[in-house]
Amino acid sequence: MLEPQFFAHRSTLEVAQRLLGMELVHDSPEGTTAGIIVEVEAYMGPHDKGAHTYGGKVTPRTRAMYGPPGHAYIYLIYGMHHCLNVVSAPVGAPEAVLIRALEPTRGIELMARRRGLDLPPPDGEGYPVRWLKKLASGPGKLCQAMGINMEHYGLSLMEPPLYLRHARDPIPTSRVATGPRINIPYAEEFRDKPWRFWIRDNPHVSQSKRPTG
DNA sequence: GGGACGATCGAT
DNA sequence: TCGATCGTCCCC
Repeated sequence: MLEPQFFAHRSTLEVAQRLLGMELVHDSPEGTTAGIIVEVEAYMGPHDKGAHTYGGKVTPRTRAMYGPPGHAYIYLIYGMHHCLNVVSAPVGAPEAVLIRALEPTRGIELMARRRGLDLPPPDGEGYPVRWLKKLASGPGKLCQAMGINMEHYGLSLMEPPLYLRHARDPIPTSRVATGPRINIPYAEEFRDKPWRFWIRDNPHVSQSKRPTG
């Protein structure tokens, strides 16, 4: 299980890269689901024109971003989809890391059910990647698959029911790719900051990826 | 009270 | 390329 120390003396950009390869777990009444984080984006506080906290605005929605690191900042986008962020900086510094894609590891059937997808025909070696990548290869999709919603707003991600854990060795820098963040055309000079990170060649990274950086 | 808009997704 | 769908935020 992740500890508060993880965030100490570590910048948001470092936190973002370190989250790659970690497992996000949700113990819910319906069952447990989990996945390895394979894609993230960093949102860098009051100066970042792509961030909800640009200008240092404090609103009911963004309140959690000003809270302690390791807690969940969740918002509803387009009236339909939830997105999960890990607050990444000390109290008062509204920085966070958006979780953009997971590689499903546990509770595949439950994830499929939540996503409204039919299970593929039985296969000797588990489910084909072509099908698994439909489950959580995007920030809205992963929240739906994991059963994450506003009930989890502000909760610690360092203890059940929704938590992060070290499931593998850290992803070496050589396997981390970087590039501009997705869908922030209004962010002006921050639009092309290379603050999106993903595990190179991982098939579960969301679509619309741009060339490696 | 009103209106514009969005850190998305999936069908066309 | 475009529509869904509604909470948030800002302005009146």
